[in-house]
Amino acid sequence: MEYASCSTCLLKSKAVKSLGENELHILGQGCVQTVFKKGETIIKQGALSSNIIYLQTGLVKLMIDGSHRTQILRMKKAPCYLGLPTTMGDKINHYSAVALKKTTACFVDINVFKELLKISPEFSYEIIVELCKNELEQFNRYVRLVQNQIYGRLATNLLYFSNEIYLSDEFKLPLNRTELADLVCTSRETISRQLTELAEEKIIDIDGKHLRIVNKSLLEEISKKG
DNA sequence: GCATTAACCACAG
DNA sequence: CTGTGGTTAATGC
Repeated sequence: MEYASCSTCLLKSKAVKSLGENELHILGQGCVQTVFKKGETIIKQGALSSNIIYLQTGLVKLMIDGSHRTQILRMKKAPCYLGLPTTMGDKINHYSAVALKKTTACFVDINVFKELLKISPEFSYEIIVELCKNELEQFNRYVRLVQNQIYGRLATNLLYFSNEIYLSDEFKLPLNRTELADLVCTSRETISRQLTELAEEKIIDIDGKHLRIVNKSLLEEISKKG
């Protein structure tokens, strides 16, 4: 096994950038980079959690297998940390993370991570900022999920893909219809119907997974109204 | 009542 | 895996 050389790594997080040579050396002792193919599981719900993961490149879905169905908690796009809540919060992972395309991840031993939190305030600060931003996003997503109708929720998520993940009005959906349903909290059939409806209204162009947003302002309107 | 929303089932490409 | 049609239940005028 090769130890990572963190000081020369070009894909450092903002938190890691604040570390000195000495601390980077500590990190390097407990840090391994791994590549995941599309569909591979990076974190498994129910398994023992012993690593903090930094997503360097790629795209991931976080999901929980509930008693009745699967729920996609959110998408996560690199660069970002993965599994902070599930690794620090309990011995066992509460959710799974699955790569939606080729993804590079850096696994950091939990004890090394804790050590860095202790010795570097700047590092800790950046971690807290990321955690807080995530919590706010999740709170807002939760409210939308409960208070908006499906049409609006779907619109919101399509806009999220466009604005936050692909930075383009045209992209290939990373999820199939069932997964979209798990993300939006509805049934596969409803997703199908509403996508064709959005296409009929000339708000989007859809061909399989290829999606182009034609009328963005209207889509934003639908997203806002719920 | 009547309309709307959305889930579940079935079936066909 | 996806789209569509029929049916049904809940909810709101």
